[in-house]
Amino acid sequence: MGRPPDPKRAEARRAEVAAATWRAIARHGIEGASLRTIAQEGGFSTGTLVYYFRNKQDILLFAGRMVLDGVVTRVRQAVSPRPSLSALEQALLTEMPRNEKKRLGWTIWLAFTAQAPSSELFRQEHEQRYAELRALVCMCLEAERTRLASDVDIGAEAKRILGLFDGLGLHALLEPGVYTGPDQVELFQHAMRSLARA
Amino acid sequence: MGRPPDPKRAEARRAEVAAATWRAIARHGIEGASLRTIAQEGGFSTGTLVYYFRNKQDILLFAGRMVLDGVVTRVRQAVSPRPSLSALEQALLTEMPRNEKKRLGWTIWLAFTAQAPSSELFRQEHEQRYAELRALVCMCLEAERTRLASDVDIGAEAKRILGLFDGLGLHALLEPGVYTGPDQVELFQHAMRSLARA
DNA sequence: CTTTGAAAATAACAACCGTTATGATAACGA
DNA sequence: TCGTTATCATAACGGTTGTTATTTTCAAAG
Repeated sequence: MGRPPDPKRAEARRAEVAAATWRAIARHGIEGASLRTIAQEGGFSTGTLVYYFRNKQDILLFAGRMVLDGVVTRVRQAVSPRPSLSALEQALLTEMPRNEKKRLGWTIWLAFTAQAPSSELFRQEHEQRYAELRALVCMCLEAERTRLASDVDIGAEAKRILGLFDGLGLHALLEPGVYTGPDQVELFQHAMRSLARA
Repeated sequence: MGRPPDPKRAEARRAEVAAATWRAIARHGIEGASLRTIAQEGGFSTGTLVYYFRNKQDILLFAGRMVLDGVVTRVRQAVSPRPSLSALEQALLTEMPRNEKKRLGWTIWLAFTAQAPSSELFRQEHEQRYAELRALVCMCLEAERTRLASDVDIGAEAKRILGLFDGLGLHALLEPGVYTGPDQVELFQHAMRSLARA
């Protein structure tokens, strides 16, 4: 008889909680992101949090998963229909921290990445998402194998590309004055092309 | 008349505290590194901690500073007497997480790096140390300018090298199975040489 | 040996943590 | 309208946190 559950609304509410978690982490750091600060950031009470999540770790895991999930999904959609190095370059450049929205994403990414060494759950999450990313990069390299040197190691090249991507993104996040938006584009494009020629 | 202070011993004690802090962070993550767990890890009481440091943040800042300080110092000593790309390559390879000691260092580095976006103190610390690192890399590139293409942008090349270094090191830390020790050497050396040729 | 102050341990503090329990509200079916 | 139940706010719980105060230990100077 009573009021029926609304799965649609529940999912949207969980996303709101995740967004509030991101803002709380960005403002206070991950160790300052308590249930109370998250709730305050989202404008709801701690009761709402524990109603949609079993405990705090579930909240963090969900919020962290959404970030990397978004990156992988967007890159896949940009690259999957017609894999190419230029499409990959464009997709990764779009993900770099060149505006406030992406900077927030990288801040969250960094906070969760730092949890990986001491949390098996976060480590596995990282491992899975980056396996997907590497596969996407490899797909783009395979598609242009004819344009590459014959002895190129595609797996290794993919690791170098993602290493440079994360490294430059990290430095750009922490020193936006030294790594301006145009700088990031130039740095990454130049490296991608010198790799492709190798 | 009483017992005189011993600055030497005080400095050594602070280093012990820093080492205990590293182990506590490696074991419990940075949010699990409380004054009590740090003290337990080092075998002393919280009283010792607050005797040598004003508060917890000072402990973390000191412990974090020592890690990056060590890296910069070692790279400088390896590269400064006779700057070259091969010396730089060797120095950076030595710092990669290819053994447990270096893996611990990278874990601490990651924990502190993740604090930078929400802590101005840690952000400044990062900025200063990486400015020094970039200067060292630039020095090595300058020393071999004749062997490089004439239109090469040394500042940009330094940023790419350090980006690749941190990115590969980070991934190797989190996925040691995918990035084995020999893999790291091959990945980094290959990239260094393709950059030099550019 | 006594005295003195550095070094360190212990104890106490309020504030905050994650979790759980409890109450209030409101939307829906009957 | 009434009863039921999803949703959410509030309050309380034991435990832990960083900090401060107090006490103990102990090496060396007098």
